[in-house]
Amino acid sequence: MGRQPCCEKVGLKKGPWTAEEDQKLVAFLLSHGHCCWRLVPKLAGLLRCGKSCRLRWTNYLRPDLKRGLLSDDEEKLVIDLHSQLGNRCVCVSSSTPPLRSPDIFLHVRVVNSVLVLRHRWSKIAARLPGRTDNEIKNHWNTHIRKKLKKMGLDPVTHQPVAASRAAHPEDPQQDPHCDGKA
DNA sequence: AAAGGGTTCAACCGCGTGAAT
DNA sequence: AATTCACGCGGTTGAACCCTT
Repeated sequence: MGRQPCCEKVGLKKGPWTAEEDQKLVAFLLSHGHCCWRLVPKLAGLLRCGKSCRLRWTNYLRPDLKRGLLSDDEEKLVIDLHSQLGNRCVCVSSSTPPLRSPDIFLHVRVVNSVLVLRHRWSKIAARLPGRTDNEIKNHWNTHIRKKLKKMGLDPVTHQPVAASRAAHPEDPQQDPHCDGKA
């Protein structure tokens, strides 16, 4: 018995939101709040799934959101928190002791005797008022990652590339469970 | 001006988690 | 204890935009 879809997909609209849809969603949420995302599209008169509504609201329509590029201070904070909160895929032998406090890594899986530690973009976003996890994740992937590489730092370990390679001779890019993207 | 490649970011998908039953 | 379900998260995708040739 598989997991059921989060919503009836038949007849639902996908893709970019229109101004009219935005308006409907904002009007509904500002006056009613959201008790259950599954019901929001139905009650707001939208042909979207609840998940899509939640994403649109949290990433784009929330009135407390800041728009535009991250400031230098925000960027520094993101880099700092990124180094503290771990990486999407720091591969550590399960026989080695945890490198950091275990409560930091909420998403830990063991795959082939290797601990796979997932990033917590939401935790980082929580420290940056008005910013969303999606926004920070995108900014990291498009700007900060390049910046760190240019500075000779490994965006995964935050160590100088040479030192990082010496410390982790097994190239994580070889590991199918690791972030193998260039 | 146009083609092609690169970049950005909004939106989607699949899965983990925890509450409810 | 097992199952079901909604929510939230992180990774990925793809269309639009930008830049270079």
